[in-house]
Amino acid sequence: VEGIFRLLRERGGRITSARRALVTALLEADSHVTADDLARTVQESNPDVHRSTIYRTLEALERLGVVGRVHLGHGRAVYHLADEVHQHLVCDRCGRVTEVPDAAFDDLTRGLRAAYGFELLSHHFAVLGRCSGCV
Amino acid sequence: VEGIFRLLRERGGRITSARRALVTALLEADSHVTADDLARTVQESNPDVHRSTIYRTLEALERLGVVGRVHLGHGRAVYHLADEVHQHLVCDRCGRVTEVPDAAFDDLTRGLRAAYGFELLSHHFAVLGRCSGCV
DNA sequence: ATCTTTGCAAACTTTTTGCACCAAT
DNA sequence: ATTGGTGCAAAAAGTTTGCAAAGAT
Repeated sequence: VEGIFRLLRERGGRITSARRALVTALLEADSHVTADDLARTVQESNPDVHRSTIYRTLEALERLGVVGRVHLGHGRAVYHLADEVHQHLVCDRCGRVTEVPDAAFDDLTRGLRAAYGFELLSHHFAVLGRCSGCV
Repeated sequence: VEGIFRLLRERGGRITSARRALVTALLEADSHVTADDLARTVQESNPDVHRSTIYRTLEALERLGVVGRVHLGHGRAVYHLADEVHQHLVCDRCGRVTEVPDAAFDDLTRGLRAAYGFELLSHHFAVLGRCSGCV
């Protein structure tokens, strides 16, 4: 929380009310929120904050490694705090999103490293399939 | 090849020169091509084929299960024939795309099925990381 | 005082859609 | 004769950018 602001300041960034509101919104959000979700939340307290500011701030936070950007489908990107390490299983049929701890991917990580020298960083994209309710 | 056309006809679809050219382009393409790539290829032989026709035909082929749509990054979608079952490892740094046989994901598939009842269908999204050249 | 961030508007990229016409079956 | 496909133009959706003014340090 304050760590984020400290990080921003250290890099010559400034703490504005828009940024404060955005970080708060990110902390309050239950994972995967779209830029639009965030814009709406921020605008509840700071009505004048423009969508472009949301995008620019998210970009800045992404550069700091504080937030991650993920694609859960064929539409908008979603953002999440970078310390929430988990994967998203998205149901093809009903759209339900299941969060899975990163550990479920450990074997895959090891396998790709061994076979391809590929170091799996983060899954910026969702894993598609059918959830238990949709068979 | 002809199977695709048969499938299309069976479902009341029609075989047009635009569709013939698009299917040919898909067959000749080396995996992941964007709608734009396909449009350009098709237009070499059929200059009047409009982008919207490309999109609509790809959508029709996707519904038939003949082509798949994948996101390899934060931009455009790419299309591929559905029988090419493989994953894409995309390098975070240099953008290099490594194709990996689906079998590399078998363990993951089994794990998600056991733990979450989630039936992994196809990975419509790329796996991000660092390739062997970028450490 | 300096340099970053903001709001606005406008551009941009990729994809979708309404419509009248054309064409495959 | 049907019904589905096409070109066109225009809209939609999501994101980015140039600029001058406002704000944080």
